[in-house]
Amino acid sequence: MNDLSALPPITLSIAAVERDTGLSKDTLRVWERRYGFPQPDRDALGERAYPLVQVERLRVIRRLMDAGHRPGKLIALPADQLQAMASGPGMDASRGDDPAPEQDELNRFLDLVRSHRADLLRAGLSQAVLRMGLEPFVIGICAPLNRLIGEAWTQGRLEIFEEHLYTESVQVVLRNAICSIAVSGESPRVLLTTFPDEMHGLGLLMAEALMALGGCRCTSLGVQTPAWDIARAAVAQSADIVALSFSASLSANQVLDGLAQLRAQLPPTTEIWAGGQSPILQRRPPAGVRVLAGLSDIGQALQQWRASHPID
Amino acid sequence: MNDLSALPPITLSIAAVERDTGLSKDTLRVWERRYGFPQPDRDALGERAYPLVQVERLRVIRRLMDAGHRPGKLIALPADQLQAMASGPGMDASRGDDPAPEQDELNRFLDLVRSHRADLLRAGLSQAVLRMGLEPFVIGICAPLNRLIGEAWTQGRLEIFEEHLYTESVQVVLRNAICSIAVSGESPRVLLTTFPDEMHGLGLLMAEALMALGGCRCTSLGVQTPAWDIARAAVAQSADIVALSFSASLSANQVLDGLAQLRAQLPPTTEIWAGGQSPILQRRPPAGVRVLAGLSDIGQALQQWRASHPID
DNA sequence: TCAAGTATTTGTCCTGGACAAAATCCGGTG
DNA sequence: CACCGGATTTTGTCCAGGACAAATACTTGA
Repeated sequence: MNDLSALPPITLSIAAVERDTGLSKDTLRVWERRYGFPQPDRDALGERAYPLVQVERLRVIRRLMDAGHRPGKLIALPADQLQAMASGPGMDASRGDDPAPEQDELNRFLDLVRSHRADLLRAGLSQAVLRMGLEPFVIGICAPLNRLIGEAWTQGRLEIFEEHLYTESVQVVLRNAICSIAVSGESPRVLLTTFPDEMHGLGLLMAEALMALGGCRCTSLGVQTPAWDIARAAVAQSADIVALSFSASLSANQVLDGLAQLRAQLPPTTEIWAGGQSPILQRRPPAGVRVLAGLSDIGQALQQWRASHPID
Repeated sequence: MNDLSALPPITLSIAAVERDTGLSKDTLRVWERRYGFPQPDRDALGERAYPLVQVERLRVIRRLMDAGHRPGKLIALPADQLQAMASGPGMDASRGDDPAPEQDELNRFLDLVRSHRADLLRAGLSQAVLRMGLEPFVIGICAPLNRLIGEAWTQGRLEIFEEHLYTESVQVVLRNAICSIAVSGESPRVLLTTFPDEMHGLGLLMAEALMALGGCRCTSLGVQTPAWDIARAAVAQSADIVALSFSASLSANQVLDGLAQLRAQLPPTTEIWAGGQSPILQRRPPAGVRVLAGLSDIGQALQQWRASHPID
């Protein structure tokens, strides 16, 4: 293949670029054919050899695509303008939800992430949980912080590993908190998970925390469960509610098809609750699914469920 | 779209098969051309549609290949003989680790998974940790149980959601245990993570548990960190050791290229430790990387590291 | 028994064509 | 003006079948 080990590689193979950028080999080749970029050198064997500078640019393009831009436009742009966009403001449509009196605190946490103080971050978060209580923490700190981190990442102000560090820390804190909730309630039984290709599990964890607090009997399957298997699991556990979390990364069809399939396979008495950042949920809410606009709706939804399901 | 959307799909697309078997699209196509298997149907569009039976068989073949067999031979074999090999002895290179006096206990846990008693499973695991201590638990229960579950899954004796249920439960127990280890040690600093496309995080968590026990200062990035970002993180944290976990799902090239790239980007004083089920690690250990054959090697490796790095 | 050379097996890459799903644009209607 | 259905562009994935080097198995001679 190529001896990357001997020298710092000046070029990468197409497989390596696929790995590094997340763009498939097919996509890389078709971009080259259509747009003339990237335009890799060829090694002695005639295989593509991507210079680092092109890979770097591909990474930037990929980032902007994740934020909603289209590749055709981006590739036509000159390098400096790309950079400007990548670090520019207002990339996502996050509306000013709360005037955030905790803005200071959020920024403190963000700074901890940026300076890689995972230990301090974790300690700070745990402390916040104890100080405010879990529910206000999840709604007032965790969720806004997620958004802040996401924004910083799409703007290139945060490295991937810093985002990983953050995710890991929050996860530990939340899991810990969930564990320490006494298993009081017995109903409703809630099954939590996400669809395949969904990479983000924090939303799920936040939902689990709130539902556990609300006295639910929660079972989480973690991320990436195929719809068919979710249905099997729900039946096996005789779940009252199947709760699904969606980030913006899933395509509209994946969301809608999956929900339709799930709805068809579940007994009608089992409710489906869907929440998360995916815009399609608001725009075209699927039939037979309860869409929760935000984490703060969970409490109310639970109340309603309980009202219509008197304890047998 | 299609009227079948309500039913579990009886066939899978080539991309789905790639995901499920770990065999690349190219490989699947070239096998079909050369050996006549798999021989997928074609959908209305002329695209390959793999029946579940064939995918199942591909999984078995993949598994036997990981154990050292060659695809050409395996594909020629009749179905029953394949099955016999797969469940036959000597499949996994189970070194004489333990003659398994805990076999009973393992089977009890497996039964809990099969009967979906997540609560009992979790309780049982926690109890085992307390009874045996974390290290014996990880090495004697957790790792063998993982293998058992994996085997059951590849042989179709376990549903996907049951595997998810198991993973989630173990994760909770391990994370909990890790949290409660007092942060005593300061060196070495260890950065833990996995390469992209690596779905399995349990190996990582087990390693983290043992290293934390061994007095390391652990930082985990979770799963799926690109090599380039691992290097950045290691430098930022001034890590002494980068520990990577590999399941069998990654292709040989992903493993080797990634490790080579990482090695090239890390300062020479930073060690790379690689462990996990990926067979390529044993067969062709990459230069500049310390390969750990099993979890039980971690302790010894740490001792050696400490011996050659007297406290400054 | 082992070493070195030859043959076979196997995975990945290549080109260039095709097409549907998604996104965007556009004209008409309430 | 807002909104909706259809036409149009954009974009990713799939396909076929050829090529070749790296890995592995086999053969031969000492």
